[in-house]
Amino acid sequence: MSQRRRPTQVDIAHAAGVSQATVSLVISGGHASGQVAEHTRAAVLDAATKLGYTVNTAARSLKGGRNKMLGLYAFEPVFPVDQRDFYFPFLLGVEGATADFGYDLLLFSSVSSGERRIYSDGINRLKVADGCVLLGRHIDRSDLADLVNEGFPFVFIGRRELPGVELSYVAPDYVGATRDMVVRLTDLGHRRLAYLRPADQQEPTRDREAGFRAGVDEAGLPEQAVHEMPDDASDAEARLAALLERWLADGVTAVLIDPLEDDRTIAALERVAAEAGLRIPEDLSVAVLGGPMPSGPGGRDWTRFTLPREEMGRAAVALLLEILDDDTGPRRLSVACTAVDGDSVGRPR
Amino acid sequence: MSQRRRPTQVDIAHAAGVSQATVSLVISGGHASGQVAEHTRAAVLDAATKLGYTVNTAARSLKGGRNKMLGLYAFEPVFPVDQRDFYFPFLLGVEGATADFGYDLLLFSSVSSGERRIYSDGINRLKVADGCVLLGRHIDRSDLADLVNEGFPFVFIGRRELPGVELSYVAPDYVGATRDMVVRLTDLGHRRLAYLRPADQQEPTRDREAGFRAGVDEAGLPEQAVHEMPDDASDAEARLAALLERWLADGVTAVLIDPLEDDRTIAALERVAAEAGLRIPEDLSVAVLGGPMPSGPGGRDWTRFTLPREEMGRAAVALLLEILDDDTGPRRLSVACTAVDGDSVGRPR
DNA sequence: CCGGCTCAATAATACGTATAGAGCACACTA
DNA sequence: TAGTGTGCTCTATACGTATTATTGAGCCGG
Repeated sequence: MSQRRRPTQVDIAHAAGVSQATVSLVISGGHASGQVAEHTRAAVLDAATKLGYTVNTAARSLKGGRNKMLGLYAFEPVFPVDQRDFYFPFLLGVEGATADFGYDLLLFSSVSSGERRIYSDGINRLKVADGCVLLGRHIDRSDLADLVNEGFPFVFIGRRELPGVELSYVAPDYVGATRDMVVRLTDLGHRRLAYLRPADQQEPTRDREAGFRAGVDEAGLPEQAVHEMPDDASDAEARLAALLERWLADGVTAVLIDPLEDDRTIAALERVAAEAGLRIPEDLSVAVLGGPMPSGPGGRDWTRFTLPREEMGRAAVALLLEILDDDTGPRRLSVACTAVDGDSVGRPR
Repeated sequence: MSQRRRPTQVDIAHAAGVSQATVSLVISGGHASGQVAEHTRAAVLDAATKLGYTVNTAARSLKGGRNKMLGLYAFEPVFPVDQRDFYFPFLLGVEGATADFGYDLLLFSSVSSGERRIYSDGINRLKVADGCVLLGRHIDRSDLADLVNEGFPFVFIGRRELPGVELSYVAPDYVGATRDMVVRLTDLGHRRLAYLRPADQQEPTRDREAGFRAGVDEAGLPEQAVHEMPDDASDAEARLAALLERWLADGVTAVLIDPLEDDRTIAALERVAAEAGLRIPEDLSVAVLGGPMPSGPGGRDWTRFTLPREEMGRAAVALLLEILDDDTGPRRLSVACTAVDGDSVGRPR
């Protein structure tokens, strides 16, 4: 088929009997195109459609212009099944808002091979987009720092801090939500709590723990037990079984769990508790601090809080577009989590 | 924030005391870099790492033509909830394969406002990608024809025909799958069947109907009833109730349904049948010809066939990349559907 | 008749990279 | 010594767009 090269602005200029500069003004000169006479403008557009012109994004972004494209980059794979339930609503929100604003969405997955790093092969693919929404718990700080240094506009979904840098994000109020959960448990009469967190040091993990400590403090309780669960979950069940035994010995009546992005830890806990003959919530109250928790029919309805994930995705896009228009300092947005009653929390025995 | 621009090859050249061309040879001259002396090469690489050089992809692809981007365009919105279950696996497959091949995926959603047309603003946005996967039942034929005329590489998911044009697609074998379903019903003893199809004239609709007629023919039955259900489903239930009554009067014992991309028609039929006191499959066998049919716990497990949707997405990408490498004639792929037993089909009363 | 003004369109240039071809130094051959 | 390679680096240019400065035309008032 006609494999002739794509028509360029020069071709259009030639066809319409004007200069390339004029074509550029008509095609992409948002408000500057008011300088172009109406009949010229029409002639250019006519030639453009006739030749099937499309802007060359590479050239445009080389020059520094806008592509009407936003990017979405995830440090964790968004699509694999086990985490899909968690990340999908973000994608949904980002996609929806992007479309609403007349942009297209570029999913950066080419980098997904091996470790996910923006600069992994030395190049920064992200820049083909006008700006980018970032996502994921296990981020690479140096990549992020480089991104900031380049002045590339991006918004993180989730609170992220970098020493000496202010970056933009839309983040759930994990501190408040976790504190509220603690208060709820203590209101029910629980006095000995346990807290189970992943081993990482990311902000979401730290924020929840901070909320836990704040809640404990507020309730006037002494310091409570905090345990770490390594990311490598090969022996998760054995560890949980050991923890469970210890909790029972220590008189723990309620446990709060930071579930990461999937529900493996929760599922493992449920199995281990069942094996130990423990009923939830009669013998042990369990509160889940976020997570996907689809709570399909048949599954347990965990007492938890949820993130307004789709809205967060939309908000991130809105923030990003604000930054594109006016890059003065970072934009930040904190969103409240929603408490879900569930049936895994009760009064202590 | 240090708004300094990124180092370029010129900067490195300056630092290493060589020319920009030499830097380019070292950095990206795959086999041509053998021409560069070892000590020069080392000096360049040293300067590159020292300055934190990263390739500017925009410039590179401006020079080379390819963007390493594939597009995904859907004539129906992919993300809205009611059809999400149907389209999502395609997206999954397309995204996965795209990533595997080292490409990024551009979701064309900016056009989603109003009617979905590729050329809505006169210019063809799709071309920003190297090629495009198309999706959706209600396509715009003229847009498609224009796309072909431009020589733009694309692959349709689903069989599409254009008069005088050969286009590439990966399509499910609706004819065969539907015929098999008819055979199965007649093998069970059904002699009077009804067929319910959408009102459109798209290939998937026609193919299934063709399969139905083929199966009926093969079973040696006379012509069977075929009914249309308008897309506007405002009075769907009333229509279905009327149809149901008629089927009973005519002695119909089994009905085959082309469900479009959502399960509204099926859900409506189930309600109407229940209201009429009809049990499925005891009083009426129902076979579903495709559709999302998540069959979650609690829902009925419909007798149906399913499309290998994720694989189809992957295959479409593979075909597209073949075309990009070697654009000689259209590529076509037919994939078999998988029969799902389910419990909505039984022997006739 | 000229200076000052506005409106339209253009010429020129820069963005960062890849590559073809030129140039140069040196060694080897006839 | 002239001729022919060979090995390495450089010069020059093209890719397609956005933008700045400039030109030119037309008009008005003095």
